[in-house]
Amino acid sequence: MINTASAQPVFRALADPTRREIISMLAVGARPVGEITDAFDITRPAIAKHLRILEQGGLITVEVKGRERINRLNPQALKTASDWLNYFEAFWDERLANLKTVVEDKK
Amino acid sequence: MINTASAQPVFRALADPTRREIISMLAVGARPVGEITDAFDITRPAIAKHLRILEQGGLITVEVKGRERINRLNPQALKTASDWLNYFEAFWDERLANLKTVVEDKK
DNA sequence: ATAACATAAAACCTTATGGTTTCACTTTAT
DNA sequence: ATAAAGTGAAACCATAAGGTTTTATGTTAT
Repeated sequence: MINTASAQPVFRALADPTRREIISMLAVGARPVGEITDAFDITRPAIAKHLRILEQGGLITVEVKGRERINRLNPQALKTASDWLNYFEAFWDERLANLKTVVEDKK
Repeated sequence: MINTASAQPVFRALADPTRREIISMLAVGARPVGEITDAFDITRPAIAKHLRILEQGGLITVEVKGRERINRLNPQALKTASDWLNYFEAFWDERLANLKTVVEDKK
């Protein structure tokens, strides 16, 4: 299975609702800090902090373009979290299958 | 897409490494609080708090059995998080496909 | 050259989080 | 009946997290 420790920066980044909304926004297209800030009711420094955490989790990449910082979603990083989760979904399916087998056997 | 707000208790529960380890442990089989505690270096009340948060996120269900509380994984709840993530994986695949198309067109 | 822009960085504040210790309460075993 | 086991709950503590305001810095436009 996926290592719990290595998944930490990703799950940490995903834990905050504002950060998840930023991810949604960046899915539509890359954006500079100010433009992202406009969509929220919090200050730019607060957004900048969220972006840093997203970057640490590998969820976004930043391209410095003159005085702007273009933030771009890196959806591949979401796979780390997805893989971790999917392991258990598989597990669940297996259990369902086993349960079904037991039920079938009782017939 | 999956609502960001409704996903909050799940993502919050997943954010802590101890809680993710508890999930891994419960995937093997349901366990009472004390047995879970034995596997960690923290106190029982700390584990109990983690279990409460997992319960709030719908990730476990608790069956009170005499003086014991049996904690059982509810892997279906992981689907909430998984669905949220998969939306973006699909998005990424689409972009990859588009990019590929552009590249193909240039030939 | 200078003003406006986009942003980072630092200092600070409040609340949430993860942990502990202590105490109380049921349930089971003797 | 009494002791032990399994747990919850409360009080408390230190640190992390999310936010703000203020100050500084490099970049673009006039």
